[in-house]
Amino acid sequence: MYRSYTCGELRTDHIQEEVTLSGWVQKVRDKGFVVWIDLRDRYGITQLIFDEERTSKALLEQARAVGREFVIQAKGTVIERASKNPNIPTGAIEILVSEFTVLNEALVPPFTIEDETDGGEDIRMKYRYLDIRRNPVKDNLIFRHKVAMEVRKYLSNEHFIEIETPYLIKSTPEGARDFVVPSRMNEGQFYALPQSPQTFKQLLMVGGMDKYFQIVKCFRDEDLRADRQPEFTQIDCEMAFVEQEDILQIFEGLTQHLLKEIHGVAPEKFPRITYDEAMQRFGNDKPDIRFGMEFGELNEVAQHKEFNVFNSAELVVGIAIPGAASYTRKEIDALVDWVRRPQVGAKGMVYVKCNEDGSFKSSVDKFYDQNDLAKWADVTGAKAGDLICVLSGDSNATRAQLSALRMEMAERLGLRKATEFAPLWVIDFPLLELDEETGNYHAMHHPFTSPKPGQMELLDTNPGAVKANAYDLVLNGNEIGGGSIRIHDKDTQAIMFKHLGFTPEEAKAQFGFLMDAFQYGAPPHGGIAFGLDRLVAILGGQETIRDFIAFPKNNSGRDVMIDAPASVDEDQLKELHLKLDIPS
RNA sequence: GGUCUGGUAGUUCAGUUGGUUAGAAUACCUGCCUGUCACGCAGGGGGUCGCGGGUUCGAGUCCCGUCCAGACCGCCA
Repeated sequence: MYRSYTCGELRTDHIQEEVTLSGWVQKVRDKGFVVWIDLRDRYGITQLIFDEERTSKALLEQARAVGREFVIQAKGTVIERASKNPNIPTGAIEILVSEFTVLNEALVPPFTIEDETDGGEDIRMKYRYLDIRRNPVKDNLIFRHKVAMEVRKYLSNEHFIEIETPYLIKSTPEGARDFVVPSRMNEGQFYALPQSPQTFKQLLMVGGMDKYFQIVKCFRDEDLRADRQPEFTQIDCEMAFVEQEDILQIFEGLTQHLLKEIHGVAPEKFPRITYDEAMQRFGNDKPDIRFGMEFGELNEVAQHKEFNVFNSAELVVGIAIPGAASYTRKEIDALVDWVRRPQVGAKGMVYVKCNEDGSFKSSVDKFYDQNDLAKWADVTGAKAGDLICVLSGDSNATRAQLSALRMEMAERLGLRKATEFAPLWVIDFPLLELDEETGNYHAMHHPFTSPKPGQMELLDTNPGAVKANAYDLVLNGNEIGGGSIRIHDKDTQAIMFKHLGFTPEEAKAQFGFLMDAFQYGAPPHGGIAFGLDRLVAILGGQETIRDFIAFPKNNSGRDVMIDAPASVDEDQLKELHLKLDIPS
């Protein structure tokens, strides 16, 4: 028997008991007459004691010889400590060791295995198995497990069935790039890893499994971010015989369940705003509503004066930054530089200081008097002491720029509190989105999304205006879930494919199986998918999903621990009938 | 594909205007220490300054290229 207790559970009740513990050496403290070893496992730390009076000389020397992270087993008696440590749960007791075995030696680890490690990101990823021994990472993984369990519990109670779908499927041109897998048995042909189990879950609806879910890996071969990995986990859900309202109810319930179980609180009812309203009020389809700074459109009050920058702009829009009127010229200049960075891309920024005495001081005083500026303050909701920041230009770009500024200022002002949770639904998304480069429309959500009732005719006349039965669940400025009511008849689906630029032949080749299925009694259905990694990170009050994934990839899609991806040998390529053509 | 930031001891970092033998903390090793728990004290070892080229009497420092890492833009139906 390696252990009779873990390193986290012994208390004063156990005094006099003979116990066996196994774990890793956190720390050896050699005081000369006495040696202490902190023994660590997943559950905690227990102090072992060896001393000159009660321990044999050989055993004492053995204890002195162990190093950090050695795996050891110790047998001994639980005794009360002479000086207790109130900071740890096992701090009142220690183990007077009588038998002691080194189960495995360890090299000196490249960074300290402590909560506040001295190791940087890079080295921790290379030795991720050591990083996982640290409490912050370990606790995140346990936290993720808890969230996943609560998801399963809730959905299971709601009579959802978890069903696995295949990972080796077929590549499709729409959407993200696919990861492809060559097929040895089918010369020259490739599987693709799923970007999501979308078509399979719809086929499960045709199959009569009217409430399906799956916690499932998805794969997208696109560039990475702090909140984006090439392989990630979704809570994928689909229901038959439902309307949008049914889905919002069930998954608002899921989110409330999670917030209650994890944080003990949840809003009674989530706000719902349309996509158009979100863009207008926040310049963003995933607004963070934990704070204000809503957009004020200034076209009416700022145009038709002498200031040509505004007169020629499609949109003039501003936000009031609380308490920022006290910014110095230098600080405001830095802000202007910030919005002019290529990542944001504004041409410039107009500002108005709302002074405490009710007067205004702006960068455009030449063109606007106090009355004009008072109107700006009214529209943006600025109070005395606030700084109004105004951007102008093309509507879409300007909204995006001001949204970036709004988020940045909220971050700087500490308004994005990690312990506060503000979920909302964004509904009525556009069905199609114009690709600026090609001039073609593509599906904003995916090509299986149904248009709002009565809008099919609009597809021909004004495709960009067609609204979809599509919705996102947004939490603290992050899209944590998105879904739609699907098309469930062959004709509508065919019309959709046509508008997305598919010929009937292409549609049949790529999605014939789905259209066929629709001819055999497909029920009305719809669903939603949550990004589990992101959801867990946000519930845990963090924004980097890597910290909640046991073995994540780095910025360039590499696993630096196992050093993947890597080349394969010539024989493997031959077997797959592949030839590399890499320009040198 | 692009923008920005960084790369110096095992690790995290400092290194001034280009100037002697490249420092600190921590980790590691040795010794001491009668209750430690971030133990303490004394001593010690440890460097391809990412890599390649250039400027210069002289480069960790300046210039060019390149690789790696991180954040972001494009991209992510």
